[in-house]
Amino acid sequence: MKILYVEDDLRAAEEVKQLAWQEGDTIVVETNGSDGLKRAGLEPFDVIIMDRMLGDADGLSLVGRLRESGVSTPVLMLSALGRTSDRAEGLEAGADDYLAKPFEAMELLARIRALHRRAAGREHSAVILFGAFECHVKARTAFRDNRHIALSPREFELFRYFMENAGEVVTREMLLRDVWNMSFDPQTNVVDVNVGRLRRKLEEGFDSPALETVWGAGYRLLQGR
Amino acid sequence: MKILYVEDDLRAAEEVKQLAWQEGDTIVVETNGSDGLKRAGLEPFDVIIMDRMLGDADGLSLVGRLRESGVSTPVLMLSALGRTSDRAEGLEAGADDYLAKPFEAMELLARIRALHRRAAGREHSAVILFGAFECHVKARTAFRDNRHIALSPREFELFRYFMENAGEVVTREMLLRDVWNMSFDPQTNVVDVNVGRLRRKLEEGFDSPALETVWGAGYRLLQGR
DNA sequence: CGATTGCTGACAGGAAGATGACAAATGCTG
DNA sequence: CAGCATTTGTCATCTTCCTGTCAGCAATCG
Repeated sequence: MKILYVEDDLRAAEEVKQLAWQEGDTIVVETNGSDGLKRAGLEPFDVIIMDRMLGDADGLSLVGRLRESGVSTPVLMLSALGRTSDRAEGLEAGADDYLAKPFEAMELLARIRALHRRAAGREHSAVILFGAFECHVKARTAFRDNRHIALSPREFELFRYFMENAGEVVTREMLLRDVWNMSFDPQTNVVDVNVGRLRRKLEEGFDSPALETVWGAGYRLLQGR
Repeated sequence: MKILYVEDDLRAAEEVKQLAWQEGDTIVVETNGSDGLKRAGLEPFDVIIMDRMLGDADGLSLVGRLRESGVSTPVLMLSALGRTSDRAEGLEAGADDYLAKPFEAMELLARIRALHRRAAGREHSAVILFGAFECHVKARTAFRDNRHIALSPREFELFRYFMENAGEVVTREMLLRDVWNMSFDPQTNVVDVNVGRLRRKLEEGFDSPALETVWGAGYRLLQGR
Protein backbone atom coordinates (compact mmCIF):
# COMPACT_ATOMS: atom_id res chain seq x y z
CA MET A 1 0.00 0.00 0.00
CA LYS A 2 1.34 3.42 -0.91
CA ILE A 3 0.65 6.14 1.60
CA LEU A 4 1.24 9.89 1.65
CA TYR A 5 1.77 11.33 5.11
CA VAL A 6 1.65 15.11 5.46
CA GLU A 7 3.05 15.93 8.90
CA ASP A 8 5.41 18.53 10.29
CA ASP A 9 6.26 16.63 13.45
CA LEU A 10 9.14 14.57 12.11
CA ARG A 11 9.45 12.43 15.19
CA ALA A 12 5.87 11.18 14.86
CA ALA A 13 6.26 10.71 11.13
CA GLU A 14 9.37 8.59 11.56
CA GLU A 15 7.71 6.22 14.01
CA VAL A 16 4.77 5.58 11.74
CA LYS A 17 7.06 5.19 8.76
CA GLN A 18 9.08 2.52 10.52
CA LEU A 19 6.06 0.50 11.46
CA ALA A 20 4.48 0.81 8.04
CA TRP A 21 7.68 -0.41 6.46
CA GLN A 22 7.62 -3.48 8.68
CA GLU A 23 4.11 -4.13 7.49
CA GLY A 24 5.12 -3.89 3.88
CA ASP A 25 3.64 -0.49 3.15
CA THR A 26 5.43 2.46 1.64
CA ILE A 27 5.04 5.88 3.24
CA VAL A 28 6.10 9.13 1.62
CA VAL A 29 6.37 11.99 4.09
CA GLU A 30 5.87 15.64 3.20
CA THR A 31 6.48 18.14 5.94
CA ASN A 32 4.33 21.02 4.80
CA GLY A 33 0.99 21.69 3.23
CA SER A 34 1.95 22.99 -0.18
CA ASP A 35 4.44 20.19 -0.86
CA GLY A 36 1.85 17.70 0.29
CA LEU A 37 -0.75 19.13 -2.06
CA LYS A 38 1.71 19.07 -4.94
CA ARG A 39 2.73 15.49 -4.24
CA ALA A 40 -0.84 14.27 -3.95
CA GLY A 41 -1.62 15.69 -7.35
CA LEU A 42 1.47 14.18 -8.95
CA GLU A 43 1.49 10.56 -7.81
CA PRO A 44 -1.31 8.10 -7.14
CA PHE A 45 -1.57 7.07 -3.49
CA ASP A 46 -3.82 4.52 -1.86
CA VAL A 47 -4.42 6.64 1.20
CA ILE A 48 -3.42 10.09 2.46
CA ILE A 49 -2.79 10.84 6.13
CA MET A 50 -3.03 14.51 6.87
CA ASP A 51 -2.20 16.40 10.02
CA ARG A 52 -4.74 19.06 10.68
CA MET A 53 -2.30 21.63 12.02
CA LEU A 54 0.51 22.35 9.64
CA GLY A 55 2.99 25.23 9.64
CA ASP A 56 1.79 26.76 6.43
CA ALA A 57 -1.79 25.59 6.12
CA ASP A 58 -4.84 24.11 7.73
CA GLY A 59 -5.46 20.46 6.95
CA LEU A 60 -9.13 21.18 6.47
CA SER A 61 -8.65 23.56 3.60
CA LEU A 62 -6.05 21.29 2.06
CA VAL A 63 -8.54 18.45 1.84
CA GLY A 64 -11.04 20.83 0.33
CA ARG A 65 -8.61 21.90 -2.37
CA LEU A 66 -7.64 18.30 -3.05
CA ARG A 67 -11.24 17.33 -3.62
CA GLU A 68 -11.75 20.36 -5.79
CA SER A 69 -8.89 19.37 -8.03
CA GLY A 70 -10.38 15.95 -8.53
CA VAL A 71 -8.30 13.86 -6.17
CA SER A 72 -10.58 11.30 -4.54
CA THR A 73 -7.96 9.39 -2.59
CA PRO A 74 -9.30 8.60 0.88
CA VAL A 75 -7.97 10.93 3.55
CA LEU A 76 -7.46 10.27 7.24
CA MET A 77 -7.23 13.46 9.26
CA LEU A 78 -5.07 13.71 12.37
CA SER A 79 -5.58 16.26 15.06
CA ALA A 80 -4.65 17.19 18.58
CA LEU A 81 -8.19 18.40 18.97
CA GLY A 82 -10.26 15.53 20.16
CA ARG A 83 -13.66 17.12 20.46
CA THR A 84 -16.51 15.56 18.56
CA SER A 85 -17.25 18.81 16.80
CA ASP A 86 -13.75 18.75 15.31
CA ARG A 87 -14.30 15.28 14.06
CA ALA A 88 -17.51 16.33 12.38
CA GLU A 89 -15.78 19.35 10.87
CA GLY A 90 -13.04 17.17 9.46
CA LEU A 91 -15.45 14.74 7.86
CA GLU A 92 -17.46 17.60 6.46
CA ALA A 93 -14.41 19.06 4.80
CA GLY A 94 -14.02 15.84 2.81
CA ALA A 95 -11.90 13.64 5.04
CA ASP A 96 -12.95 9.99 5.31
CA ASP A 97 -11.81 9.32 8.85
CA TYR A 98 -10.54 11.22 11.81
CA LEU A 99 -8.07 10.22 14.51
CA ALA A 100 -7.19 12.21 17.62
CA LYS A 101 -3.60 12.72 18.73
CA PRO A 102 -1.83 11.19 20.49
CA PHE A 103 -2.38 7.79 18.90
CA GLU A 104 -0.65 4.47 18.66
CA ALA A 105 1.14 4.00 15.35
CA MET A 106 -0.46 0.58 15.16
CA GLU A 107 -3.93 2.02 15.57
CA LEU A 108 -3.24 4.48 12.80
CA LEU A 109 -2.19 1.72 10.44
CA ALA A 110 -5.24 -0.33 11.28
CA ARG A 111 -7.50 2.62 10.52
CA ILE A 112 -5.62 3.26 7.30
CA ARG A 113 -6.07 -0.28 6.24
CA ALA A 114 -9.76 -0.25 7.02
CA LEU A 115 -10.12 2.96 5.08
CA HIS A 116 -8.34 1.46 2.11
CA ARG A 117 -10.50 -1.62 2.17
CA ARG A 118 -13.63 0.46 2.33
CA ALA A 119 -12.45 2.63 -0.53
CA ALA A 120 -11.46 -0.31 -2.68
CA GLY A 121 -14.99 -1.59 -2.25
CA ARG A 122 -13.68 -4.95 -1.25
CA GLU A 123 -14.82 -4.99 2.31
CA HIS A 124 -15.20 -8.70 1.94
CA SER A 125 -12.05 -10.75 1.88
CA ALA A 126 -11.67 -14.38 1.04
CA VAL A 127 -11.22 -15.35 4.67
CA ILE A 128 -12.76 -13.76 7.72
CA LEU A 129 -11.28 -14.73 11.08
CA PHE A 130 -12.64 -14.09 14.52
CA GLY A 131 -11.82 -15.97 17.68
CA ALA A 132 -12.13 -19.65 17.03
CA PHE A 133 -14.17 -19.06 13.88
CA GLU A 134 -13.26 -19.00 10.23
CA CYS A 135 -15.44 -18.04 7.32
CA HIS A 136 -14.14 -18.94 3.88
CA VAL A 137 -16.31 -16.84 1.63
CA LYS A 138 -15.25 -18.26 -1.72
CA ALA A 139 -15.43 -21.84 -0.58
CA ARG A 140 -18.60 -21.10 1.37
CA THR A 141 -17.30 -23.08 4.31
CA ALA A 142 -17.29 -22.42 8.04
CA PHE A 143 -14.88 -23.63 10.68
CA ARG A 144 -14.66 -23.57 14.45
CA ASP A 145 -11.35 -24.68 15.94
CA ASN A 146 -10.39 -26.05 12.53
CA ARG A 147 -13.42 -28.27 12.59
CA HIS A 148 -15.63 -27.94 9.54
CA ILE A 149 -19.25 -26.99 10.12
CA ALA A 150 -21.84 -27.73 7.45
CA LEU A 151 -24.27 -24.88 6.91
CA SER A 152 -27.28 -24.38 4.67
CA PRO A 153 -27.32 -21.34 2.35
CA ARG A 154 -29.28 -19.17 4.73
CA GLU A 155 -27.25 -20.28 7.68
CA PHE A 156 -24.05 -19.46 5.84
CA GLU A 157 -25.29 -15.98 4.98
CA LEU A 158 -26.19 -15.47 8.60
CA PHE A 159 -22.83 -16.74 9.75
CA ARG A 160 -20.99 -14.47 7.34
CA TYR A 161 -23.01 -11.51 8.53
CA PHE A 162 -22.14 -12.27 12.14
CA MET A 163 -18.48 -12.67 11.19
CA GLU A 164 -18.49 -9.32 9.41
CA ASN A 165 -19.94 -7.78 12.54
CA ALA A 166 -18.02 -9.94 14.96
CA GLY A 167 -18.21 -8.91 18.57
CA GLU A 168 -20.90 -6.34 17.90
CA VAL A 169 -24.57 -6.61 18.59
CA VAL A 170 -26.58 -7.51 15.51
CA THR A 171 -30.23 -6.58 15.67
CA ARG A 172 -33.12 -8.42 14.10
CA GLU A 173 -33.78 -5.40 11.93
CA MET A 174 -30.23 -5.55 10.55
CA LEU A 175 -30.63 -9.22 9.75
CA LEU A 176 -33.99 -8.75 8.09
CA ARG A 177 -32.63 -5.94 6.00
CA ASP A 178 -29.26 -7.40 5.05
CA VAL A 179 -29.77 -11.15 5.06
CA TRP A 180 -33.43 -11.42 4.10
CA ASN A 181 -33.60 -8.23 2.03
CA MET A 182 -36.84 -7.32 3.71
CA SER A 183 -37.48 -3.76 4.69
CA PHE A 184 -40.64 -4.61 6.54
CA ASP A 185 -41.47 -6.73 9.54
CA PRO A 186 -42.79 -10.12 8.42
CA GLN A 187 -44.69 -10.46 11.71
CA THR A 188 -43.09 -13.83 12.28
CA ASN A 189 -40.04 -15.08 14.08
CA VAL A 190 -38.04 -16.13 11.02
CA VAL A 191 -34.92 -14.56 12.39
CA ASP A 192 -35.18 -16.22 15.77
CA VAL A 193 -35.69 -19.62 14.23
CA ASN A 194 -32.78 -19.36 11.85
CA VAL A 195 -30.43 -17.88 14.40
CA GLY A 196 -31.42 -20.77 16.61
CA ARG A 197 -30.54 -23.24 13.89
CA LEU A 198 -27.20 -21.58 13.27
CA ARG A 199 -26.50 -21.48 16.98
CA ARG A 200 -27.11 -25.18 17.35
CA LYS A 201 -24.71 -26.03 14.55
CA LEU A 202 -22.04 -23.69 15.85
CA GLU A 203 -22.24 -25.01 19.38
CA GLU A 204 -22.87 -28.72 18.93
CA GLY A 205 -19.90 -30.60 20.31
CA PHE A 206 -18.28 -27.56 21.87
CA ASP A 207 -18.25 -26.40 25.47
CA SER A 208 -18.37 -22.63 25.16
CA PRO A 209 -21.25 -20.68 23.62
CA ALA A 210 -20.98 -19.13 20.18
CA LEU A 211 -23.96 -16.80 19.85
CA GLU A 212 -25.04 -14.68 22.76
CA THR A 213 -28.55 -13.32 23.05
CA VAL A 214 -28.57 -9.65 23.98
CA TRP A 215 -31.89 -9.24 25.60
CA GLY A 216 -34.12 -6.67 23.99
CA ALA A 217 -31.51 -5.90 21.33
CA GLY A 218 -30.36 -8.82 19.25
CA TYR A 219 -27.47 -11.26 19.05
CA ARG A 220 -23.69 -11.14 19.30
CA LEU A 221 -21.05 -13.54 18.02
CA LEU A 222 -18.58 -14.56 20.72
CA GLN A 223 -14.96 -15.65 20.47
CA GLY A 224 -15.93 -19.26 20.88
CA ARG A 225 -13.12 -20.34 23.16
CA MET B 1 8.20 -9.73 -5.82
CA LYS B 2 5.75 -9.62 -2.94
CA ILE B 3 6.27 -12.22 -0.27
CA LEU B 4 4.37 -13.21 2.84
CA TYR B 5 6.52 -14.65 5.61
CA VAL B 6 4.75 -16.35 8.50
CA GLU B 7 7.32 -16.79 11.24
CA ASP B 8 7.35 -16.34 14.99
CA ASP B 9 11.11 -16.13 15.32
CA LEU B 10 11.50 -12.40 14.76
CA ARG B 11 15.28 -12.54 14.59
CA ALA B 12 15.17 -14.93 11.65
CA ALA B 13 12.43 -12.94 9.98
CA GLU B 14 14.36 -9.72 10.25
CA GLU B 15 17.45 -11.12 8.63
CA VAL B 16 15.53 -12.47 5.67
CA LYS B 17 13.60 -9.25 5.38
CA GLN B 18 16.76 -7.17 5.21
CA LEU B 19 18.26 -9.26 2.48
CA ALA B 20 15.06 -9.40 0.47
CA TRP B 21 14.76 -5.66 0.66
CA GLN B 22 18.28 -5.28 -0.71
CA GLU B 23 17.26 -7.54 -3.55
CA GLY B 24 14.25 -5.42 -4.32
CA ASP B 25 11.55 -7.69 -2.93
CA THR B 26 8.90 -6.77 -0.42
CA ILE B 27 8.34 -9.06 2.54
CA VAL B 28 5.38 -8.81 4.85
CA VAL B 29 5.92 -10.63 8.12
CA GLU B 30 3.12 -12.10 10.17
CA THR B 31 4.12 -13.62 13.47
CA ASN B 32 1.31 -16.07 14.03
CA GLY B 33 -0.82 -18.48 12.11
CA SER B 34 -4.19 -16.81 12.16
CA ASP B 35 -2.85 -13.42 11.12
CA GLY B 36 -0.94 -15.15 8.37
CA LEU B 37 -4.07 -16.90 7.15
CA LYS B 38 -6.01 -13.67 7.24
CA ARG B 39 -3.36 -11.77 5.34
CA ALA B 40 -3.03 -14.46 2.70
CA GLY B 41 -6.75 -14.28 2.11
CA LEU B 42 -6.75 -10.50 1.86
CA GLU B 43 -3.86 -9.61 -0.42
CA PRO B 44 -2.32 -11.36 -3.39
CA PHE B 45 1.25 -12.51 -2.82
CA ASP B 46 3.71 -14.05 -5.23
CA VAL B 47 5.03 -16.53 -2.71
CA ILE B 48 4.32 -17.50 0.88
CA ILE B 49 7.03 -18.68 3.26
CA MET B 50 5.61 -20.56 6.19
CA ASP B 51 7.32 -21.80 9.31
CA ARG B 52 6.11 -25.23 10.20
CA MET B 53 6.11 -24.66 13.95
CA LEU B 54 4.11 -21.65 14.99
CA GLY B 55 2.88 -20.67 18.39
CA ASP B 56 -0.80 -20.96 17.59
CA ALA B 57 -0.91 -23.42 14.72
CA ASP B 58 0.84 -26.03 12.67
CA GLY B 59 2.12 -24.85 9.31
CA LEU B 60 0.84 -28.03 7.72
CA SER B 61 -2.77 -27.44 8.61
CA LEU B 62 -2.47 -23.80 7.64
CA VAL B 63 -1.41 -24.75 4.13
CA GLY B 64 -4.29 -27.16 3.98
CA ARG B 65 -6.79 -24.52 4.95
CA LEU B 66 -5.25 -22.05 2.57
CA ARG B 67 -5.67 -24.49 -0.30
CA GLU B 68 -9.17 -25.26 0.77
CA SER B 69 -10.14 -21.63 0.74
CA GLY B 70 -8.98 -21.29 -2.82
CA VAL B 71 -5.57 -19.67 -2.36
CA SER B 72 -3.13 -21.26 -4.77
CA THR B 73 -0.10 -19.10 -4.07
CA PRO B 74 3.05 -21.26 -3.95
CA VAL B 75 4.17 -22.06 -0.43
CA LEU B 76 7.67 -22.81 0.85
CA MET B 77 7.63 -24.62 4.16
CA LEU B 78 10.37 -24.11 6.74
CA SER B 79 11.14 -26.56 9.47
CA ALA B 80 13.67 -27.49 12.06
CA LEU B 81 12.85 -31.08 11.30
CA GLY B 82 15.16 -32.23 8.55
CA ARG B 83 14.04 -35.79 8.01
CA THR B 84 12.92 -36.80 4.56
CA SER B 85 9.58 -37.97 5.87
CA ASP B 86 8.87 -34.45 7.08
CA ARG B 87 9.64 -33.12 3.67
CA ALA B 88 7.23 -35.54 2.11
CA GLU B 89 4.59 -34.66 4.66
CA GLY B 90 4.98 -31.00 3.89
CA LEU B 91 4.63 -31.48 0.17
CA GLU B 92 1.62 -33.68 0.65
CA ALA B 93 -0.11 -31.04 2.71
CA GLY B 94 0.03 -28.74 -0.29
CA ALA B 95 3.39 -26.97 0.10
CA ASP B 96 5.46 -26.56 -3.05
CA ASP B 97 8.93 -26.71 -1.55
CA TYR B 98 10.53 -27.53 1.76
CA LEU B 99 13.64 -26.11 3.41
CA ALA B 100 15.23 -27.35 6.62
CA LYS B 101 16.36 -24.98 9.36
CA PRO B 102 18.91 -23.61 9.85
CA PHE B 103 19.37 -22.10 6.42
CA GLU B 104 21.21 -19.24 4.80
CA ALA B 105 18.95 -16.30 4.05
CA MET B 106 20.49 -16.24 0.58
CA GLU B 107 19.60 -19.84 -0.01
CA LEU B 108 16.02 -19.17 1.03
CA LEU B 109 15.70 -16.32 -1.40
CA ALA B 110 17.11 -18.42 -4.21
CA ARG B 111 14.58 -21.15 -3.52
CA ILE B 112 11.80 -18.60 -3.36
CA ARG B 113 12.82 -17.19 -6.67
CA ALA B 114 12.94 -20.62 -8.25
CA LEU B 115 9.49 -21.38 -6.85
CA HIS B 116 8.13 -18.17 -8.27
CA ARG B 117 9.58 -18.90 -11.69
CA ARG B 118 8.08 -22.33 -11.67
CA ALA B 119 4.72 -21.01 -10.55
CA ALA B 120 4.69 -18.19 -13.08
CA GLY B 121 5.07 -20.68 -15.89
CA ARG B 122 2.38 -22.77 -14.34
CA GLU B 123 -0.37 -20.38 -15.32
CA HIS B 124 -0.75 -22.21 -18.58
CA SER B 125 1.14 -25.24 -17.49
CA ALA B 126 0.49 -28.69 -18.73
CA VAL B 127 -0.36 -30.14 -15.35
CA ILE B 128 -2.68 -28.94 -12.62
CA LEU B 129 -2.45 -30.64 -9.25
CA PHE B 130 -4.93 -30.57 -6.41
CA GLY B 131 -5.31 -33.08 -3.65
CA ALA B 132 -5.47 -36.53 -5.14
CA PHE B 133 -6.27 -35.17 -8.59
CA GLU B 134 -4.13 -34.49 -11.63
CA CYS B 135 -5.17 -32.78 -14.82
CA HIS B 136 -2.85 -33.06 -17.78
CA VAL B 137 -4.12 -30.31 -20.00
CA LYS B 138 -2.16 -31.04 -23.13
CA ALA B 139 -2.62 -34.77 -22.98
CA ARG B 140 -6.26 -34.24 -21.98
CA THR B 141 -6.04 -36.91 -19.32
CA ALA B 142 -7.24 -37.03 -15.74
CA PHE B 143 -5.93 -38.96 -12.75
CA ARG B 144 -7.04 -39.65 -9.23
CA ASP B 145 -4.47 -41.30 -6.97
CA ASN B 146 -2.41 -42.04 -10.09
CA ARG B 147 -5.28 -43.99 -11.51
CA HIS B 148 -6.31 -42.89 -14.97
CA ILE B 149 -9.88 -41.75 -15.46
CA ALA B 150 -11.38 -41.74 -18.93
CA LEU B 151 -13.38 -38.60 -19.66
CA SER B 152 -15.35 -37.41 -22.63
CA PRO B 153 -14.43 -33.99 -24.11
CA ARG B 154 -17.08 -32.11 -22.23
CA GLU B 155 -16.33 -33.93 -19.04
CA PHE B 156 -12.67 -33.08 -19.40
CA GLU B 157 -13.43 -29.40 -19.89
CA LEU B 158 -15.55 -29.52 -16.78
CA PHE B 159 -12.86 -31.29 -14.83
CA ARG B 160 -10.24 -28.79 -15.90
CA TYR B 161 -12.47 -25.93 -14.85
CA PHE B 162 -12.97 -27.47 -11.44
CA MET B 163 -9.22 -28.01 -11.12
CA GLU B 164 -8.54 -24.39 -12.02
CA ASN B 165 -10.96 -23.35 -9.31
CA ALA B 166 -10.11 -26.08 -6.87
CA GLY B 167 -11.54 -25.68 -3.41
CA GLU B 168 -13.82 -22.83 -4.42
CA VAL B 169 -17.49 -22.93 -5.16
CA VAL B 170 -18.18 -23.06 -8.87
CA THR B 171 -21.64 -21.82 -9.78
CA ARG B 172 -23.80 -23.02 -12.63
CA GLU B 173 -23.55 -19.58 -14.15
CA MET B 174 -19.74 -19.81 -14.21
CA LEU B 175 -19.92 -23.20 -15.87
CA LEU B 176 -22.45 -22.08 -18.46
CA ARG B 177 -20.37 -19.05 -19.28
CA ASP B 178 -16.92 -20.60 -19.28
CA VAL B 179 -17.47 -24.21 -20.28
CA TRP B 180 -20.53 -23.93 -22.48
CA ASN B 181 -19.89 -20.37 -23.71
CA MET B 182 -23.49 -19.49 -23.11
CA SER B 183 -24.36 -16.14 -21.68
CA PHE B 184 -28.00 -17.00 -21.26
CA ASP B 185 -29.88 -19.53 -19.25
CA PRO B 186 -30.80 -22.51 -21.42
CA GLN B 187 -33.72 -23.30 -19.09
CA THR B 188 -32.51 -26.86 -18.84
CA ASN B 189 -30.36 -28.80 -16.45
CA VAL B 190 -27.44 -29.43 -18.81
CA VAL B 191 -24.99 -28.50 -16.13
CA ASP B 192 -26.49 -30.75 -13.51
CA VAL B 193 -26.51 -33.72 -15.83
CA ASN B 194 -22.94 -33.31 -16.95
CA VAL B 195 -21.62 -32.60 -13.48
CA GLY B 196 -23.44 -35.74 -12.43
CA ARG B 197 -21.68 -37.71 -15.15
CA LEU B 198 -18.31 -36.30 -14.20
CA ARG B 199 -18.97 -36.99 -10.56
CA ARG B 200 -19.78 -40.61 -11.20
CA LYS B 201 -16.55 -41.14 -13.09
CA LEU B 202 -14.46 -39.36 -10.50
CA GLU B 203 -15.95 -41.29 -7.61
CA GLU B 204 -16.46 -44.77 -9.01
CA GLY B 205 -14.19 -47.14 -7.14
CA PHE B 206 -13.15 -44.62 -4.50
CA ASP B 207 -14.38 -44.17 -0.95
CA SER B 208 -14.29 -40.42 -0.47
CA PRO B 209 -16.40 -37.97 -2.47
CA ALA B 210 -14.86 -35.82 -5.18
CA LEU B 211 -17.49 -33.23 -6.02
CA GLU B 212 -19.52 -31.67 -3.28
CA THR B 213 -22.87 -30.06 -3.95
CA VAL B 214 -23.08 -26.69 -2.27
CA TRP B 215 -26.77 -26.22 -1.90
CA GLY B 216 -28.15 -23.09 -3.44
CA ALA B 217 -24.75 -22.13 -4.81
CA GLY B 218 -23.07 -24.71 -7.02
CA TYR B 219 -20.39 -27.36 -6.77
CA ARG B 220 -16.97 -27.65 -5.19
CA LEU B 221 -14.07 -29.96 -5.95
CA LEU B 222 -12.73 -31.68 -2.86
CA GLN B 223 -9.28 -33.01 -2.07
CA GLY B 224 -10.38 -36.54 -2.81
CA ARG B 225 -8.59 -38.29 0.01
C1' DC C 1 -46.97 -12.79 39.26
C1' DG C 2 -48.27 -11.07 34.76
C1' DA C 3 -46.34 -9.38 30.57
C1' DT C 4 -42.97 -9.41 27.31
C1' DT C 5 -39.32 -11.56 24.87
C1' DG C 6 -36.96 -15.39 23.27
C1' DC C 7 -36.38 -20.64 22.24
C1' DT C 8 -37.59 -24.96 20.12
C1' DG C 9 -39.81 -28.97 18.01
C1' DA C 10 -43.00 -30.33 14.49
C1' DC C 11 -44.63 -29.85 10.06
C1' DA C 12 -45.58 -28.85 5.32
C1' DG C 13 -44.82 -26.84 0.98
C1' DG C 14 -41.64 -26.11 -2.21
C1' DA C 15 -37.33 -25.44 -4.29
C1' DA C 16 -33.04 -27.52 -5.73
C1' DG C 17 -30.67 -31.32 -7.19
C1' DA C 18 -30.02 -36.34 -8.93
C1' DT C 19 -30.87 -39.82 -12.18
C1' DG C 20 -32.46 -42.93 -15.79
C1' DA C 21 -34.25 -43.05 -20.35
C1' DC C 22 -34.24 -41.38 -24.80
C1' DA C 23 -32.92 -39.19 -29.09
C1' DA C 24 -30.21 -36.31 -32.10
C1' DA C 25 -25.65 -35.59 -33.59
C1' DT C 26 -21.09 -36.98 -34.50
C1' DG C 27 -17.59 -39.84 -35.92
C1' DC C 28 -15.37 -44.12 -36.84
C1' DT C 29 -15.00 -48.64 -39.30
C1' DG C 30 -15.52 -52.08 -42.60
C1' DC D 1 -22.70 -45.92 -47.36
C1' DA D 2 -24.58 -48.73 -43.61
C1' DG D 3 -23.79 -50.01 -38.99
C1' DC D 4 -22.15 -49.20 -34.57
C1' DA D 5 -20.31 -46.73 -30.65
C1' DT D 6 -19.92 -42.50 -28.28
C1' DT D 7 -21.24 -38.19 -26.84
C1' DT D 8 -24.37 -34.90 -25.13
C1' DG D 9 -28.63 -32.26 -24.65
C1' DT D 10 -33.54 -32.76 -23.10
C1' DC D 11 -37.10 -34.33 -20.34
C1' DA D 12 -39.84 -36.54 -16.64
C1' DT D 13 -39.57 -38.34 -12.30
C1' DC D 14 -37.85 -39.08 -7.88
C1' DT D 15 -35.33 -37.66 -3.87
C1' DT D 16 -33.33 -34.68 -0.75
C1' DC D 17 -32.92 -30.73 1.66
C1' DC D 18 -34.27 -26.15 3.01
C1' DT D 19 -36.92 -22.79 5.36
C1' DG D 20 -41.04 -20.20 6.90
C1' DT D 21 -44.92 -20.78 10.05
C1' DC D 22 -46.94 -21.73 14.20
C1' DA D 23 -47.92 -23.26 18.79
C1' DG D 24 -46.41 -24.12 23.16
C1' DC D 25 -42.86 -23.61 26.50
C1' DA D 26 -38.94 -21.11 28.93
C1' DA D 27 -36.58 -17.16 30.42
C1' DT D 28 -36.41 -12.44 31.84
C1' DC D 29 -38.08 -8.21 33.70
C1' DG D 30 -40.67 -4.86 36.36
